[in-house]
Amino acid sequence: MATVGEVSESTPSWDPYTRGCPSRDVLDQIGSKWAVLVMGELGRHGARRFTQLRQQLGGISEKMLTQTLRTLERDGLILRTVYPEAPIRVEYELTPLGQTLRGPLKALTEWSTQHIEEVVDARKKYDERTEK
Amino acid sequence: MATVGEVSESTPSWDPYTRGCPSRDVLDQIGSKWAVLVMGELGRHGARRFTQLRQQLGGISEKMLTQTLRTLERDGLILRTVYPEAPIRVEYELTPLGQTLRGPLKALTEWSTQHIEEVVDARKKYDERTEK
DNA sequence: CTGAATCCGCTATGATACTG
DNA sequence: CAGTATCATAGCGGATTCAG
Repeated sequence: MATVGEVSESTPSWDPYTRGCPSRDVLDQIGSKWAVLVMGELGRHGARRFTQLRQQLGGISEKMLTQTLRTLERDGLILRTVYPEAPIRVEYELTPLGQTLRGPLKALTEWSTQHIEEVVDARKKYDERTEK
Repeated sequence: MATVGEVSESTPSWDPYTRGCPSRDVLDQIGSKWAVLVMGELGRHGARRFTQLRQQLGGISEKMLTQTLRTLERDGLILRTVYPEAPIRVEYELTPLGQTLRGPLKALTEWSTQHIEEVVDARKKYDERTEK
């Protein structure tokens, strides 16, 4: 994911859309496959545990889940709480900042569900038109 | 990018959020780095040519640009028009369907610009808290 | 239970050269 | 100009193993 925002006609020597633009990094991250799913899951429910997420996300490896959670935590989007019980329990939930992202994310996913048929249709036509 | 939409508590055996769900494919694509930039560029201007895009996107390789454009075209989001002049001219522009995506995309990118400082700040604190 | 660490194949991406 | 073809490479992401 990356910024779609305003880019001036006069492209600056330091292009804000390639490297070095922070907002690009963020969107690349939250736009990644698992990050969206994790955010979505934590958005719908209040707090989830590691294994709980792992199961409900269906198919994510421990490595990727950990990696995704760490990055989101670092970005201040989710909160990680450790309960030193036995066995240990760790819960993840959206931070206030993370909450503000729910809207934009929802807009995009709703678009996908609303227009998916048109896209599938377009693909079909494109393929027919092409592969012969 | 992936669907953040409604997932039921009772995860079905065929998990709509992993593989096989069309809307996931779409979001993964339009959420990709270059796709967002291309859509943004074509959204702000009416129509752009290949080289024009290549320059304004700053740093994209010909291969990636072609690939991105092809996929977006296949998904029915952009229109590709060839003018058989000499030298040849090809223009790309958003389709009506592509236009409907501008809003959601804008919401996300605006979020990133509005909250980028909080994120950067969170990262800084996380790093300080961690690396020692 | 939660996750860190490691190995590793595969794909995505980029640089380059070539074509219509 | 607008690509295609080829090759090289980094890093994603998965499987497995180990640890607190």
